[in-house]
Amino acid sequence: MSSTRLGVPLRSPGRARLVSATSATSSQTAPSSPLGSAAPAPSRAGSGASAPRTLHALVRARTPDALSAPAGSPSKRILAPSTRVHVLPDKLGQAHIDALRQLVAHLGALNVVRSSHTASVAVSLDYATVVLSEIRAPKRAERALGDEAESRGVPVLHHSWLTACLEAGIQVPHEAYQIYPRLTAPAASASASASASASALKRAASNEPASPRRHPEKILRLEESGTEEEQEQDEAYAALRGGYASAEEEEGGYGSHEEGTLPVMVPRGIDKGKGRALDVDASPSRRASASPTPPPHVVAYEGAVPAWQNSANACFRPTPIRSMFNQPLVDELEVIRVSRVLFEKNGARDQHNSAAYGRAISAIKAYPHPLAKDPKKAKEIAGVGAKIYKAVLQFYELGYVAEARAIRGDQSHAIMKSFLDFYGVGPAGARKAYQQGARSLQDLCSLGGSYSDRLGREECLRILPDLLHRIPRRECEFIAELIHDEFEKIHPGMKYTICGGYRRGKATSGDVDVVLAPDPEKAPVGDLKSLKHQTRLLHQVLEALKKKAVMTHIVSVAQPSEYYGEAIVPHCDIAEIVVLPPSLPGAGADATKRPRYRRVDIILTRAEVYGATVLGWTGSKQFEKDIRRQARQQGYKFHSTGLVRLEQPGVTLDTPQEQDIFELLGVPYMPPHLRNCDA
DNA sequence: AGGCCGTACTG
DNA sequence: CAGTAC
DNA sequence: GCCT
Repeated sequence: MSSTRLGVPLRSPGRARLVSATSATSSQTAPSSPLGSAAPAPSRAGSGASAPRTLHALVRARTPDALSAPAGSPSKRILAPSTRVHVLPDKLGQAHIDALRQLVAHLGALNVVRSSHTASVAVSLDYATVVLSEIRAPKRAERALGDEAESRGVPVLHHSWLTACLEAGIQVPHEAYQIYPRLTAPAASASASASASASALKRAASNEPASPRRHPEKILRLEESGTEEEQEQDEAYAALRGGYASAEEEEGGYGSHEEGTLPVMVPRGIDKGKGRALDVDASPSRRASASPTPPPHVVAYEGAVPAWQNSANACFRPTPIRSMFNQPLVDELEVIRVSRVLFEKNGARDQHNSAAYGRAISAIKAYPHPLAKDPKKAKEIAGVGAKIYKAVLQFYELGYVAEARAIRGDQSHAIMKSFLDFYGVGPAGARKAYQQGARSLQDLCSLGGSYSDRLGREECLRILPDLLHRIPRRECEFIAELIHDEFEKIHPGMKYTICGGYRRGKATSGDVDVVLAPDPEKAPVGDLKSLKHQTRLLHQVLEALKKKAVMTHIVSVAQPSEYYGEAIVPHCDIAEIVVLPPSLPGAGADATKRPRYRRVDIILTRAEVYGATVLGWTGSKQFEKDIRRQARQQGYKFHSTGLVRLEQPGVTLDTPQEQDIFELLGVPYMPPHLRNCDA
């Protein structure tokens, strides 16, 4: 079973706390280290805004290498917050060491320092991502590091790497500064990296993935989608429904051409025939009878597609599942974004840093030309500023972004990232668990992470690995029908739409989002009399699902407020549950394969706001953020239970269809398949 | 210089 | 209130 | 980090 992947062999947790990391930022609070316990911040020389200048003076005065800081000294971070630097004291005076450490902090990285005399260098190396030294001879560096150095794979760089980063305004590759391990290619001096990166460059230009096949990110992760297993299961559901071709690769892009109206490939599998071409929602259900093998879910979209525009708002730009032109770059920047998420602290300005990457990534993803042809064009894209522009240039120059490459080589990052995939674990939880020594799901559950408090460790280990598996479209449909059927039994005349990634056309989904409401067309009389009725209906359905052993867990049932001031506003009832779908009749003999636990969100809403709810639950995240920003700008507040004018917050506008909201907000209708604005 | 989606639950 | 989810 |  795939969960074994989680049992990654890792060193025994434990000695972590020997090391303390300190960090001082150019101003304000010294963030506590994500790894190791926070040490008291060192006395900051020159507090407040004058810090950088003081630093430069300091460094210039005490460093042999001249520090020719460009006129505009960088106020933003240059090294990733995930960069952890250990300065080798050998041959460096204390003053010089201090200056280097200050520079490290100024650039936004962490210093790793030994907390006691007894701690060995090797312990520090465990936490450092780079070691800096004045030493230039590999042999000497090796001696200084000790035996374990090699196994750790932490490179020793000459400290001029730091100033090089400062000058470039972006993290630069290690190669030209690397002393140990000695690079096989004659790359010891500045001009070297060019030849080494030739092949990488070719990759970038040809839009191939920039990351080496076996980067550590994969250690704890399951495949993105379309594992053989899942494809197979997809087939099983297809068989159940009367024979489908196998799911396409995730896709949905522009055809090959310029902006304008684009013949877009979009998923189908959802068009039940009642309603207009644009109305792609609704029940996939009764289609199994359409006998001659129905086509795969990707078909030509017939409606008009908004033209690309250089907007800072993702909701104005058509964004397919994968960029046809710049996906490798998108993937590269996403690595950086995730690392920023992992290191963001609430309250600090960090949280907006990852968001900025998210917007830039989204903008690049939607950009309808290959940047490889002309990287300079990137600076004209709204959402791409000075810093990310530099990263783009670096990507096409070298074939990778130095910071992203460094992050990929960082085990701790890979592990913490994998923790984020578990329900209830966010950045803080992932950091904390890692810091406490957790390296696997088992560790995480033992420490009380994810929902192990509620479920208990064993139960967690039984359920959570299943939830990592993505859900094929057929099974999404199967589960949604199951749920819809229960609603019909209690309250006939309900319509539903499977939202989330499914509706955006993805081949597989992380969970199933089912939005339901009474359908006025089917059963005008069957409308829910009051909000109380609505809530009761949901609970009745949950009860029924539990009785049938389809639902195994209730993660939470939201009880949204009914009042806004004095006004009663419509609300959604939301149930987050875990289901274990019955094994498929169609999959018959193949009963060896047990079904998997699946996360399902049931959203019960009302016909008057059905459009808002469906829009709100279709995503992507970036699309949601940006359509809300747009709403604000237009004097509205939008959320999934409705659209209201800021002046009359008590009055929810009728938005039975998604189109209603687009119109009111002045946004061209974007078909769901072009709302894939996240990397 | 100020803002960055909006709401709800858990501990 | 911090953290997390959707 | 980027936009207004």
